[in-house]
Amino acid sequence: MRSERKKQAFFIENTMEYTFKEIETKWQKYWLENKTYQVEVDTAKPKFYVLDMFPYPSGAGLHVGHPLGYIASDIYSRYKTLQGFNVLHPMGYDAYGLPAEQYAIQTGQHPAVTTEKNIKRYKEQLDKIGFSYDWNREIRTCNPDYYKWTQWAFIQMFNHYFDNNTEKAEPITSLIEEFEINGTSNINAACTELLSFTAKDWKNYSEKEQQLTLLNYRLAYLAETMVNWCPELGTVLANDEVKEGLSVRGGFPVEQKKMRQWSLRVSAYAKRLLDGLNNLEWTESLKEIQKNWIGRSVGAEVNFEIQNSEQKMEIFTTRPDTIFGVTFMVLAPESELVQSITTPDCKEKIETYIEATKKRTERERLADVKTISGEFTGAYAIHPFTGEKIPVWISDYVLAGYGTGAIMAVPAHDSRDYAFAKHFDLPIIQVVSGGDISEESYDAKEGNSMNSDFLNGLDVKHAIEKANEEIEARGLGKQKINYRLRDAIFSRQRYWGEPFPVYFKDEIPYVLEENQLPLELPEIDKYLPTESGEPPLGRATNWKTVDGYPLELNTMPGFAGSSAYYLRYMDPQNNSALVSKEANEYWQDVDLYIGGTEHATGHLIYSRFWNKFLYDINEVCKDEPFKKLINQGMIQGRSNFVYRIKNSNKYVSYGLRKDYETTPIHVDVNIVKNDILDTVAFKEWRPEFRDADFILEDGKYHCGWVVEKMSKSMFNVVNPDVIVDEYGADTLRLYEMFLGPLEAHKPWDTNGIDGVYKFLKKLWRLFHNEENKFYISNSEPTKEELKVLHKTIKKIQDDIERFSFNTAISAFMICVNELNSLKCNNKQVLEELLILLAPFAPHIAEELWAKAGNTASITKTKFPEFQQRFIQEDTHEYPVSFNGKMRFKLNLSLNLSKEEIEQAALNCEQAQKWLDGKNPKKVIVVPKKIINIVV
RNA sequence: GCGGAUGUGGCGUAAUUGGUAGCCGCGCUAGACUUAGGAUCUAGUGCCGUAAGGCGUGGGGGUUCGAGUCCCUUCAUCCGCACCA
Repeated sequence: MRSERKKQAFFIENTMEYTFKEIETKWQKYWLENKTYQVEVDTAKPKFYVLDMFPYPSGAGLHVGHPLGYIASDIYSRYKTLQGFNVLHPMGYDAYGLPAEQYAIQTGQHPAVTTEKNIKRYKEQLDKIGFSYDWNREIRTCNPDYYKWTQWAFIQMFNHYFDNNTEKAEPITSLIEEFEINGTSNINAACTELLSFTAKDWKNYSEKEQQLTLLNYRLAYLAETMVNWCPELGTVLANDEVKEGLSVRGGFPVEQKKMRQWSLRVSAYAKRLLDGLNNLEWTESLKEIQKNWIGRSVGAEVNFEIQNSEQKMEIFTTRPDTIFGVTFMVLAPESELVQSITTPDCKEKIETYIEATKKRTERERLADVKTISGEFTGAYAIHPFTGEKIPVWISDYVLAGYGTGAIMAVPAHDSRDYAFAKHFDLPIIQVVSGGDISEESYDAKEGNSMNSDFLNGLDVKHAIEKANEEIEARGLGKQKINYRLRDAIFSRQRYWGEPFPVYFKDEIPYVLEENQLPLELPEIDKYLPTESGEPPLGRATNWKTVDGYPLELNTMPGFAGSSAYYLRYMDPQNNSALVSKEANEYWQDVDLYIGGTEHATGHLIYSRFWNKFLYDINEVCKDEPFKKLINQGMIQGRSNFVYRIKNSNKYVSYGLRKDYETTPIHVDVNIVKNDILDTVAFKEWRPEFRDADFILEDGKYHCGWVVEKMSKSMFNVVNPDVIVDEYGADTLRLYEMFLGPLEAHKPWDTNGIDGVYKFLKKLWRLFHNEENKFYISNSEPTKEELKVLHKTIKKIQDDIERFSFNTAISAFMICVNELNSLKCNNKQVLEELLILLAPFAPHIAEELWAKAGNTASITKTKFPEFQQRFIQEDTHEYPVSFNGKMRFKLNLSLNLSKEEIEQAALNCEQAQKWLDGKNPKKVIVVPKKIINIVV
């Protein structure tokens, strides 16, 4: 795109000194041939595990935003290696997923083929950047050797249940034993539905009944549940895959549907998932997102009797102190109780209401929160304390899936109940002092109980305690902690995913034996559902066990393969275990995990759950997988615009556009440099611009710009290998880090890249004389040189340890500038500087290191040791302030006492002007910091 | 609505414990070298002002000898959650 002449000039100039292309190819080849980054278990060394969230290999390839986190983790890995740690730093691919399958549907191309092609492209792009990955450990989730262990884990979950007493997973066989002896009487297990049967009942159950009962307890279970059904994608989705009623992938509408689907009993681990967060070094915001998602609330479960009925209505409330303010009850429309308590005269209206609710999609329900709807069942509950009759309503503002699917409505102190009461003209009784009930509900947990019998006068906190005591004392209910976290829907009606190791006998699911794994994904003719509406696997011929039982037709969701991949890296070729005991006990857990915040409620919950389960069954030694986690910020796009004058093919430069009526048009950022348009390239860009005319400003066309999402349609996508071609990998690495703090979102703006490129050239020149001959001296370093070096060592070490890479780059620039002015070409100083720089810019560091006469790779050396004595000062340049405003500087010895400093400051010549003959009111002296004179 | 984060030159940013606001880089200005420059080097560059000096970290208030940093309040932007009882 650039004109030939310019390209050539660039090339010639580069071959003359810092030839990054040659250098980078050379060292990448060296690292590969010498297996520089291969690691093995080595008990003589401390371990350190640095992990990147592995990518989904999309067809678009990597853009410049992807490597940001990878570069940061690579710097940290290389640093830790230089510190003497045995660093595990692997990479792989999250290879199953929808895009490849959607593409397969359109083109007939097998998703495995597309995926393979995309992975190849990713690998090439990654390799050009010079990462220190141990590629021997590469994994792909779609590889049978890998997904064997995903299937294996599923089988383990199927064969375990969660015991609420031991708070861990236990074998389903011990549950069976218990059923045989005592039935359910001593059982306290996480389950879909609370069951009650005797040992005798159990023994009388048929095989089918027993198996159905066990599904109620298994951690991986098949059940009729409300699922998020996405018709457009033809599959169900987990809660984290739905946002505002739309699928996260594709943005298609999602509706609620009752279906028989596989789920993982993640909710059983809610407490442990929440408590576990406390010991993790994650950002507060990320922990907060997970806390909200898990959603713990403390309250009470209370039973209300129903008039003329044997049935009881169980509600959950966090405000038992307001129980005397109950004026009506509300059931979720889906609640089973609705059918049995509705009186005959209300039946019709209730049915109509339920039907209407069913028809609405999740999105519709969310969209009009304002519309209040509900219907009276005709039934009355009895207030447990007052004995009064309370009408029972149904409404879709009560959710079936949370708590007990029923509430006691206290309109005076809950805004939703208030709105409902106002709408249907139901009574409102204030039971907590404060607020104005005639205007709105008073939801705050402040004030004293009133109109509340034995609670009167107590503040909210004590009233809750007292109410709970009474509820328990009278056998009305018990205190309860509820969680918002739901079980994860685990089936997908799609092709490109892990097959379930499950077959059906008499419609009951059974799992395969471990030695039958992996159950490989079969070939099919089309990647579409069957004519009868079964998932794509329904097209597979002979999709059954050796005994002829049909195999499960669903496949596993995207998060299945990514839930334990960090364990597999520890021992990726193991054929007899997910990870050997030896490898797991050595590598333990991930010390540093870097990735995007978009996985906060998906992958990062599922893998914690998965890991905790494996911990329970003694497969891994750590309860939490990711000790420290950093979310790298998103790299946004920075779009450029040209301004077309209306009804013409003429384009006016940014500064002059106000004089014309113009339309801004996105222009490919790859033909713009420092916001100056390459007009020749622009004309060649697209046919309609071939005859474009320009109105220039001082001979140049200046473009406008704006920050927006990086996407093809905005022509602002920048590809890392374009940057590598033009500036080299080391420049790309440094520049991505120089852009700003790792965790901040920032636009990719190529404008500043010349700065870091110049820095590398300056560094190069430190090692070379005027004729570009390598030239360094063996003499003793000077005091100044050592001071610059050690100042830098300290700064770089501190910065790396707090992941402040942008300031580290700036420190390198300062160091090189200073050594440059000192005309330093001292071997000892320059070599230590190279080691500091090696984690950031490994290629140039290796090259200069080798040129300086070292035969081993710079990655095998030791990080320099900071020595305080080299930066020791005996004077300090004090800023002297008057009334807090800095006026001048004064160089004073550090040996002076406070009084001596004060005198020196007051008596110096410059001070007289500011004192203006007056006596200072006060003088503040902070040794080695500042002098402030108050006048 | 609830929760979290951010706000500093023309631009990206820095200031780790309350102690010189603007480091480093881009851009810009002037100069040197050069057939040439998108190379390199030198000097300058927060704003207003010829200067002395004044003003400056989204706005307002406070604590302090001293505030980008602490407290109160307010505005803007972004993100997360959202009938969760």
